[in-house]
Amino acid sequence: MGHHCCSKQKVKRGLWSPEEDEKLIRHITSHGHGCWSSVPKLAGLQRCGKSCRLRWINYLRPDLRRGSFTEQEERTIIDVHRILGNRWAQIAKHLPGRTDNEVKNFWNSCIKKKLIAQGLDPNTHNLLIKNKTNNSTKAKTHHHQDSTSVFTIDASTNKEVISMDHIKATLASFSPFPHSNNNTTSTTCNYTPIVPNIEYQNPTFIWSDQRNQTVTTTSQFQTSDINHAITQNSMLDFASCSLMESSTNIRQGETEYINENSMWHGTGLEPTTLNPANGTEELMQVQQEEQFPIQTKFCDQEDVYKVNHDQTVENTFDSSNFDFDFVDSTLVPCGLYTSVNSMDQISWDC
DNA sequence: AAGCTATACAACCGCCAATCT
DNA sequence: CAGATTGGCGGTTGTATAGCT
Repeated sequence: MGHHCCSKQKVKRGLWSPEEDEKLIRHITSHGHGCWSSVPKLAGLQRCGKSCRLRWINYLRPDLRRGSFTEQEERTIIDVHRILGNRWAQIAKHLPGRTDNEVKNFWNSCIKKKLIAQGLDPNTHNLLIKNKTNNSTKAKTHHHQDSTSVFTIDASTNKEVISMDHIKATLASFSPFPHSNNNTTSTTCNYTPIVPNIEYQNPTFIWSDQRNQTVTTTSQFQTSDINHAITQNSMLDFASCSLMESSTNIRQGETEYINENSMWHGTGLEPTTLNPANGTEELMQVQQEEQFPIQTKFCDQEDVYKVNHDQTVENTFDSSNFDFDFVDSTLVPCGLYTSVNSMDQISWDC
């Protein structure tokens, strides 16, 4: 069954001949492609416009980079895939000269197998054993309106909102404290991670639990990803109610890194309080009633959040730079998804 | 050398959203 | 405003080729 543009005409299918390639190249280099549906006729090809477009984009474009993928490219694909999932077009944007089709093929034929061989789920980048227990149904969740998503759309405000319940439920599962609905505290918490002595190995980096050890990925991110990375840190730190300003290893104008350490601030949390007298951290008494911080600041460069529990709070992100899919796809693999029951929400314009 | 299998990758299919008429 | 068209995307299939028996 053909596409709309070629359903009425007799079109050739299958591999392109060198003659066809030449016709297409000659036409596009001299006239541009314009409307793709008119290209076959103008170029003298018995192909549909869609086929011409695909051939040009995936094979004939002069700025394409042919040949095998380098190790650096492979690392980049894995790193970005971990964040974005199967969004091949987005991933390909991080690899100049590579097409989404090429990246997709490389992933399916090569990287996927490597990850599986290393005991990692290629969808979630988690250990396969762990994933089995969690069931893989959420592995491919990258659409923020998915039923498993932490995000919902507030019909009255048309705002995309994240349920505080999601975060609380997640924290409750991690936190050593019993959950409380008492919201009256003004204590500012700073959770310090205490995690078991386990290393999660991944082809491109090692997530280490050892405190004070900086482990970064080595893939290069484009400027647009700075916001992503900041968001990632913000959301994860938010989830753990921490003030981990230092968790972001991102510098504009240089090679940017995502500090995967911040991921760990959502697990195995040991709460500390900030002593206002001397500014030092003090370990909270475990038997003390657990409180969610009524005021928690998140300092990511110029983005500062003030979160009041049980209130809707708007952040200061430029919405045009905020990638909800990204956040969702980041939170979901981190286990930040629970049933949808949003009483407490953080929301922002979308 | 022939047949079979695995692999890589080019191309197609179907869907969706944006745009056009 | 509705239907048609188009461009873009991800999933899947088809095919050439290399490697093995």
